[in-house]
Amino acid sequence: MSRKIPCIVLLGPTGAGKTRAALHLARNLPGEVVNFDSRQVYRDFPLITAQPTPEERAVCPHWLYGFLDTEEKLTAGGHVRKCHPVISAIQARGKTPILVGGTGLYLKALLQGLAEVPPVPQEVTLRLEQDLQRVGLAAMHERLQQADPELAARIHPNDKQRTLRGLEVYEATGKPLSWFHGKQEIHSDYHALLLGVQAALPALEPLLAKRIELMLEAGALEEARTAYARCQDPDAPGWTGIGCAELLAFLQGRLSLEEAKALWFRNTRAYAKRQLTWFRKTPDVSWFPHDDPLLPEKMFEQARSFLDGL
RNA sequence: GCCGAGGUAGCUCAGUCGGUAGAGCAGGGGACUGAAAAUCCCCGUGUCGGCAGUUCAAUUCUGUCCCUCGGCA
Repeated sequence: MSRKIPCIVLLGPTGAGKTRAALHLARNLPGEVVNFDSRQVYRDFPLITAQPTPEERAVCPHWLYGFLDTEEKLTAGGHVRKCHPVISAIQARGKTPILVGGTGLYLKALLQGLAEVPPVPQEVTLRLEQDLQRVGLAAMHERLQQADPELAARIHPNDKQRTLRGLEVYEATGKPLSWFHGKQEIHSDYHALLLGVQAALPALEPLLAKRIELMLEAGALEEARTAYARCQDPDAPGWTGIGCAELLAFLQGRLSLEEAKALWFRNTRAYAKRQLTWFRKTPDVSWFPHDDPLLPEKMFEQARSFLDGL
């Protein structure tokens, strides 16, 4: 019907069991797994970010896991650019790409594309950060109102991140970010079947708490120590992940282990909640209850008929 | 036992020169186009420790009791 690449997407909140289902699909379709999680890309935190284990990775090729240094930053656009060749290559090998992850923006960017905004030079970003320190966020938002009224109307004056993003695009290109958004054509290189692992927050809680204990037993603290030996900057992108930040605070004596664990749990839980909010409005997802023991088989069945029907 | 400081939202605390109270965090809901495990928005009735007294009116002043934390014994 089209030249779009067929692929299976596995989405859902953290800790709901996406990996298990992904491996079943990979074995039987057969397929290869591609990550769309913004944190599982960090090399120094395989355990804390819950990347697939070496045993799990042995089942089939896994892509875009654990390749980034702690100091490095990945962006939605950067991730999409890395994904395209990986997915094409999987198709060329006659396998089915299985996209697995929890970062809603990355998935959206992958499936719908992003506006084609030229890269912003770092000095522009740095200068705006300095301006912010000098004049305050309210003044920066007013500046955005001049530069890009349409965008400013959509961005809350307290939203530092989006206000600065709007300004940096304007400063770097001379055009409003909303202009780039407006001229973007929504198109997709992929024909995707979206399979969601569904889990309500109360059901997820005990699983998330348990997972933290398991991570610590498996050596999460040692992982953090080793990472700390390589990178001491607590503001480095890799350290800002949930679990990483709390363990770092413990290693630096800012929190007791009990406090760190409690905070780690709360942050994980809040994150899962945000994921649920995001994925809830994602269209065309087939949802499967996370506690169904036959979840992998049922997902496989649906994936099979999706692929056969093309 | 004595002296001091406290007992206010699930937690940490602010406040009311007497007119029944509000922040942060937690929690709930939501947004989301290159930092997204990020960033941000909306949602606050709680015997203001108990009892008594003064007062038109007490969470606020007074007395007393209970509890917590320091210090001295």
